Amino acid sequence: MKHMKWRRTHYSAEITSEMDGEEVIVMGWVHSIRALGKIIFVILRDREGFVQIVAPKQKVGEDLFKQIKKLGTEDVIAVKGKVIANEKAPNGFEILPLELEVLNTAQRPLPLDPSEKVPAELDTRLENRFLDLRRPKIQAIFKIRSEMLKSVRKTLYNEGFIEVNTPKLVASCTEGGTELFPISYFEREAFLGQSPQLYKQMLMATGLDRVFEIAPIFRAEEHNTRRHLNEATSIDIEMAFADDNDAMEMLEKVVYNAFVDVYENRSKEIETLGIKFDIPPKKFDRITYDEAIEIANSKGVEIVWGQDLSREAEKAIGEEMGGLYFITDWPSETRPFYTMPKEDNPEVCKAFDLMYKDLEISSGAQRIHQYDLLVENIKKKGLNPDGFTYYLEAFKYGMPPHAGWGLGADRFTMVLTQQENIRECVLFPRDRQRLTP
RNA sequence: GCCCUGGUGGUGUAGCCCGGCCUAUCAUACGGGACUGUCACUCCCGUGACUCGGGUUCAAAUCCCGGCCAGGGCGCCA
Repeated sequence: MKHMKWRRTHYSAEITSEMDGEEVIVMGWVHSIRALGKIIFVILRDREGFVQIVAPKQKVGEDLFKQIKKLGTEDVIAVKGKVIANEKAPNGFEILPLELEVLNTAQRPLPLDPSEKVPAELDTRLENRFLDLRRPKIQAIFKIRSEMLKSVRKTLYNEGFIEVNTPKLVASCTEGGTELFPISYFEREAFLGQSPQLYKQMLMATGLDRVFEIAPIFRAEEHNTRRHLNEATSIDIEMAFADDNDAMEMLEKVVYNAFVDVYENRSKEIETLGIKFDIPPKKFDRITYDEAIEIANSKGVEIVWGQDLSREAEKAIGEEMGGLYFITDWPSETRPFYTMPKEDNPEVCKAFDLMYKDLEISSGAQRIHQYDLLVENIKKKGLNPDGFTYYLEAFKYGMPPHAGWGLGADRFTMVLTQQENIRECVLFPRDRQRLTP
């Protein structure tokens, strides 16, 4: 409507009944209005919670009373008022308004109900995501996601990692594997990056030693599941002078610390979500691919050695293992060309997946650092080394042994917030059909 | 991409199997009114919908075919 006269002095959650008599300015949305004749109760919602504004006609005066009576749900308001301790009010206090400023009004009816009296379907919610995100339960997911990202950064900085940014506009399309999104790059064709893999490996040849990147990855697969998106956020690390075991230990630290930080700093959001939140052990169980197959077989799920695990197999194994666990020692043929084979048996490689029940949340490996072996492996996968020239050059002039992993930020958020659909954990998800909002 | 299920006011639903008393249920939201302690306030009045295209039939929200979209499952997924 007009420019703001005031600035917020307190979020709703910062006010207590001990502040009785104090003057405060709160700002937020009209969550609900209960008008009963000569007294009106307005629940104001802001990022941190709710606060009740009470307006008895006698005390607030004719004009202010009229102004409050005209308010509608989801109007944006600023209220200057006095904190009143009152046992009848929610949380033991309420605000008696002295002055009200309507900062903006909301059209009605709303496309969905932020007060959650009537549920809305996921599709409706995503179509109106800004309104959906006004709901405390939905905000809780993203506050936890933020806490997780903060924690991951903290752990990695503490462990001597350097945060980097690699290109998302890439030229290569010769790698095989996942489909890429083609884009036009002036007179040439280019692609959106599907992984920072090759770049973070090249950085191992620079002496930066430990790098990480938290960035989007793009995959043009027409998948249609609860755990895939076409744009995802990947937490990627690469560490030099390290092997697969070092990488797994780093992953344990990162994941464990994130659980602890979310538990300690976001207890309110955990409660809002109504989930049971358990901190995992510091060390996660480890089983080999062969052992995983045995578990699947014992539950009647057949897998041929050398194949990736089917959903059915993942579910069977997840049911047996529960929680977080590694699957190690994968057949080399199931893994990308840069994965280091085992010295004693090159049919098996130094790769690992980190699973949460039946959901893969991270995969990593020790990488090949020898030029000749790498070229040989590229050929073995049916790829052309000429397409990797820029990458292979980095292996010619002193590449240290190295290892790393990629952890899906969206999937990790699913685990932390116990969501069943990855779309719940992304603000504006991009899937096969959704390109807006 | 395949399979299953579904699409009814702003939102969420009942009705569909077994076509016709559907002038389509209920809740909530929304508009108007009454009410001084609500907290899913209560009460009264009102507005508002059958996914699209084709077919069967005297008659279609309801049966059939196709499209689009959604949810779930699978596949795909360095």
